[in-house]
Amino acid sequence: MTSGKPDFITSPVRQTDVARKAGVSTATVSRVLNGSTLVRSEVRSRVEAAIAELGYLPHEGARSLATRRTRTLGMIIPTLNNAIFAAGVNALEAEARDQGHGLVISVSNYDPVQETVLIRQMLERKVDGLALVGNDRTDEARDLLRSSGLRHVAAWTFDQHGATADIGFDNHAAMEPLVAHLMATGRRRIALLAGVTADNDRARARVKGIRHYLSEHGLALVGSREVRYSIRLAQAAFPDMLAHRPDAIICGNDVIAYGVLFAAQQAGIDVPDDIAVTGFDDLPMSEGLNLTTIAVPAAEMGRRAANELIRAAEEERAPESYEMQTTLVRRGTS
Amino acid sequence: MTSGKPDFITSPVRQTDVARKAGVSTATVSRVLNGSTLVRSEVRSRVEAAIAELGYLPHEGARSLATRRTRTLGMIIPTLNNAIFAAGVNALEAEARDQGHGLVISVSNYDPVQETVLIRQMLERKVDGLALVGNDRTDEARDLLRSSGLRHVAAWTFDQHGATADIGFDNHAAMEPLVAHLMATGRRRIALLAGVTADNDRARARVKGIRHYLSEHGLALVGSREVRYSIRLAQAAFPDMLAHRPDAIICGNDVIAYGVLFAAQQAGIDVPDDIAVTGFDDLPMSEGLNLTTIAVPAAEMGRRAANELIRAAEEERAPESYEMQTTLVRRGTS
DNA sequence: AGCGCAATTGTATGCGCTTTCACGACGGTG
DNA sequence: CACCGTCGTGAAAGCGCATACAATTGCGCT
Repeated sequence: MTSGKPDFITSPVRQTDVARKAGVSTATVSRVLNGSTLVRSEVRSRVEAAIAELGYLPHEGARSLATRRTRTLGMIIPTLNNAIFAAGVNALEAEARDQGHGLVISVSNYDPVQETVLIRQMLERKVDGLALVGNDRTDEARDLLRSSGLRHVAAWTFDQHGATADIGFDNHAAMEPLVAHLMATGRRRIALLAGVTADNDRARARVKGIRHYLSEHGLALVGSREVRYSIRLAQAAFPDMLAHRPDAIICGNDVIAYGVLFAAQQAGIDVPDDIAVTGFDDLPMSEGLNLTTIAVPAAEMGRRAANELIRAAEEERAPESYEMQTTLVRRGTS
Repeated sequence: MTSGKPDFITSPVRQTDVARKAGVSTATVSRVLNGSTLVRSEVRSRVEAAIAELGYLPHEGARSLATRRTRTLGMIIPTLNNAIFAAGVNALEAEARDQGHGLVISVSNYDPVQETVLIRQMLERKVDGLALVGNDRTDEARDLLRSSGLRHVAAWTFDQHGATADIGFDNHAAMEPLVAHLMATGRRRIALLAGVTADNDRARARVKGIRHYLSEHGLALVGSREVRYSIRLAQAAFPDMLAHRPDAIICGNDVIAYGVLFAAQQAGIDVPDDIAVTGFDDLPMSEGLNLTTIAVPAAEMGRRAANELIRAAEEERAPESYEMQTTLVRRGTS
């Protein structure tokens, strides 16, 4: 490092250099690189030695131009600032990596128009498969996906009759055990503090599910509101909820529930004696806060999405749907 | 969709097709695509019409093979299951996207050997810049980075005299205000529940900082232990901490502090009357839990890392260091 | 000795794009 | 009116790799 020159030579060592050094053709180098069996082991080791000596690194871009496969998966998620999505991405990345694939990720901020732009970029990057969240999409996005033939799956959702390959769970049905549980514990004045439902089919399905199962018990929500995903905003919405005099507040997800919990504590309202509170996601914190919630198989979704996408690409078929289950986790807040 | 055939035709429309349709050469199409000014506006719109009609999407891989730029940044982080890293990635992705760059991300699970493998993959993918966390690395990784000349920055750390471009904060110095605060509030029996320090220069620097500033007050830790990043494990470690009869427990990060808080609550120990508890990161939850902690500029780090990397690539120079500040956030647990 | 075949290796082409260079048209100038 | 510079465009050469196909070799057999 005492040399004055910055050694910014972008690895000028190509397959040709390796070939020359090993006294073979580039075809043979390529064969060694790709584990072809038709290379004499003596030649193979000669090539491997040359590779090591030169510190040769194959150029993935050139490789994928030639093979028409990028060994890369794409994922577009609403946000990473939600632990449940982060967990999904974490698992998807791990699985993709295990299978020798990279992951390019983009965040849509819950905006379908933005998502459409990102889908286009994924198309240009020629990812081998794309994982999306939910099924609320612009027509343009749908067209893009259909006409390009890009293999893709929709996570966090499951629709028996949907057109896409869904890898997730039924958000509507997931609410049934929760409602049943609240009924069984004598709650009758149920209020809902939902997540934003615009452009969010999962949130909408949950709301619909809650109303549906409640009506089966001859009940309706005593109050309902939406808030953006944020502890603070949920906290601020608490007085509104209280105005309906509920004996239970169902929250669209755990983070919203945390906000409600903190607000209730500050307001001197006892949970669960005065009001029951429930969440959705079962984040790690929820155990500590003793929050009744619904556990979501985020890691499993991520793993399976990656796996299915890679498998489908290898077998040159369309990815298939896979349904997962959520489970009610009863804790102290209900 | 009534057609029996799956229309898996991977966009067979190339620049050549657009060129033919518009009655120009591929060179001109390329110029239009890249916003060259030397194209007559009449021709330009003809080309644009052809692009739209054919639904042409440029092949990013081929483009980067020709330009030797991938318009892609890489990031290798220890985990995504830590909200503070997720926030950093989120911001980095947003900034990269704003600048027209993609992001390929990999998770090392705090393993330097794994990280080395990932660095090699990033090298093969020829990312324009790479964001890493911290500076604990294998010699091989260091060699790889040096000899390849890949532009990279180390986030979450800052060392005046370090060899890498650091974009972060001084983990050692960050502890000074915290220790001072505990001193000012009369705490003398300080215990430490640190994160794992192996392969983690940030965690080590924090521990060292705590010991250093404590010794300036003529004190030493009454007890010290490490735990992996997990609420539950931190909870389980609480009795060990208690055995030292501390009047304050400094935790390596907020998540560990949450575990301590929950454990204290279960043990009937009052915070802060019996014991003060502090964290590190200032996650969104910490406000609700009223946790005294140290705020880390995760989003700013992400943004600046992306920005610096892209800027450096454009200007063909080495990325530069940038120091950020942490701030003590005094709340109810101390 | 001559033939056929399998095992290896090399040659050459192309993946889809950018970019250098050459070329033609055109307007202004001396 | 010849000349020159500028602008707009096309032809063609790669970027670094994989791979179809050709070529070579060695071997067993007849």
